[in-house]
Amino acid sequence: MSIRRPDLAPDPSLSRAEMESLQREIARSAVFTDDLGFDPALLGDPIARATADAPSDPDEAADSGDRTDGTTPLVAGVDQSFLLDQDRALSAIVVLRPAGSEWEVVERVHAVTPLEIPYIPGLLSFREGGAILAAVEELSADPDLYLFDGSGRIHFRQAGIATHIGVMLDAPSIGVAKNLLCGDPVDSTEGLAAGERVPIEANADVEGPDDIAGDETGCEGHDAADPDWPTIGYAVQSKQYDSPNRHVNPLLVSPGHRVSAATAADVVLAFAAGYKLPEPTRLADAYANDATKKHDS
DNA sequence: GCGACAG
DNA sequence: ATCTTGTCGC
Repeated sequence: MSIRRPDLAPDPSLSRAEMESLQREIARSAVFTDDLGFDPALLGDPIARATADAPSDPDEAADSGDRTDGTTPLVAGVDQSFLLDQDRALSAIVVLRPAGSEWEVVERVHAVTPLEIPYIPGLLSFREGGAILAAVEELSADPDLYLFDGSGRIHFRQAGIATHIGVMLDAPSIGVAKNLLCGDPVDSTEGLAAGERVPIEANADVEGPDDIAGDETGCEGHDAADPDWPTIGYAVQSKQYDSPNRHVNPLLVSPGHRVSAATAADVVLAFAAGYKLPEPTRLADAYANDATKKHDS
């Protein structure tokens, strides 16, 4: 849980333009392909996990991406809540380890920090990032993967809160949002069955990580003449009702850092436990809420 | 000026 | 995100 890039800290005292250029730098440092350091299949498949838990050959285990200590990957869920006075944010982190067909809570930490700036769409990490980093400092575990409440690559500058913190920690990270910030679903996202997904592709609202420099033409980075919009995330149906009357909206999942969009969606589905939110984020949300109540009382 | 957007 | 009761539909 060491901070590898303190130079990229979400300083709330920066000007808006400085925040945005920092996000462009973060997007250039971000890796939107799989570089997890472990096999993500270990998260979803109890059988693959059981096999990996008792590797016949140590070298084989290393090749398959097993942790050096032979344990299964640690996955952290991160979520924020706000104190009653509205002046402070509370960030909660719950660390899970796959155990059998369920998960074991390895650690829970939280931190409270003052809120410096209001919520501005696109600049969420500058409002909540300080609290998250304070909570990360409290961790004694070293998670292999982080799930954040909010967007990652689905962001105007492809540097949402999951990307910002993931790059700072140089840890694999995923953004799990309940609403779409930008980008376009390639198909309707209504009436999806549990387990289904629809790609979200970039549009003109999303700057490309390449020519993010000085484009005054308004096409903001992508070649409007030859639109080759990349898939920046997925609408993921983590839960659905059977009857036609009641329905659940899909989650909007995107890579934070060192994860592809497809794997990010796979991971979220692997942590679906009958609730809309994946277990790490759901437990972090619950923990944040009752920690907030205790602080208020 | 209007649009328009995570938590 | 947060302030809030009941209420409709699983």
